Amino acid sequence: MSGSGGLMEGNQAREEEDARDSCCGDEDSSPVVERRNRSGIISTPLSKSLKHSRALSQYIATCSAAAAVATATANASRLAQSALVPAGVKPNSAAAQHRAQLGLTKLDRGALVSGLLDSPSGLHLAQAAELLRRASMLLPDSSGLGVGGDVEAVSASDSLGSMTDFPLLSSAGGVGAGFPFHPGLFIMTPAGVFLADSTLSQVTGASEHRQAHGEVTSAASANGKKKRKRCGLCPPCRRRINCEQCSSCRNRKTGHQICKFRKCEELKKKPAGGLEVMLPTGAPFRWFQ
DNA sequence: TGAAACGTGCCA
DNA sequence: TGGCACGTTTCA
Repeated sequence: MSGSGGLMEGNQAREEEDARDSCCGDEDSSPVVERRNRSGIISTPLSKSLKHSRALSQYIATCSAAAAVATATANASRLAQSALVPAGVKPNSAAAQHRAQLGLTKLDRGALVSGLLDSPSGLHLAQAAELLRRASMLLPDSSGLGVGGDVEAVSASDSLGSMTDFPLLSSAGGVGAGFPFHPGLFIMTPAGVFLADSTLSQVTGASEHRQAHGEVTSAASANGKKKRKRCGLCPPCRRRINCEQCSSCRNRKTGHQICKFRKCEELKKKPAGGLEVMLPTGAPFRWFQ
């Protein structure tokens, strides 16, 4: 017990160091420092979606209690910007400049798409709806973006508002009333809520689409037999450094296990039996039994 | 019940 | 094809 306690303390200290690295680092001047374990193995993000470093604001979110929500919201706003430029179409100069100013890169977009789609816990349906609604609000007039401000202004409570905050989910505000995507374009899987194929084509670029499609189909064909993916949002998933002390790290070659402190919270849970979606209230909603 | 070992799917 | 990591089984 005492040993494990020391281990925990050590890892907490490492965790804090990790958090400092993520939260308070200099975004512009200091690139992501690759750490290597004793074997020389770089402790890189494990899933493909995590191999691309994310925007600093997303890591800053780890410092707050609303980390996951804030990240999803930020991602959504970027998704909205991405939606302004259809895949395969060269953006006009104004839009390109604006995106350049925002530091939006293809890499970043890939990360955001992964962040949205690689989440077994899922982007809640209501959240997804709200995020897309925001995207649609930006579509008619790209000159008045102000997205950056929107990202900063959105609070956790805002993105997790009540159902009345999502007019598209109600009969009054539904499809066509500022929301360009039909509800049927959402794919409900045990791994979460995704955008359908055609929708992804609109919202994301081709490469991101292929990646997302692969993950979607992977999740959709899960049937409870396929391996689940890391959510990428929980603290363990956000952790980028192996502790090198737990049994999983020590027995990496034979144990075939990820570091215990990086084990996804969602994967620790038993997979749900049916298609389940989290409601804004936090209660699970099962589509099929 | 948790840890360890092993099988195996997924991806580069 | 090899490495990584999730799922299952076994064991203390």
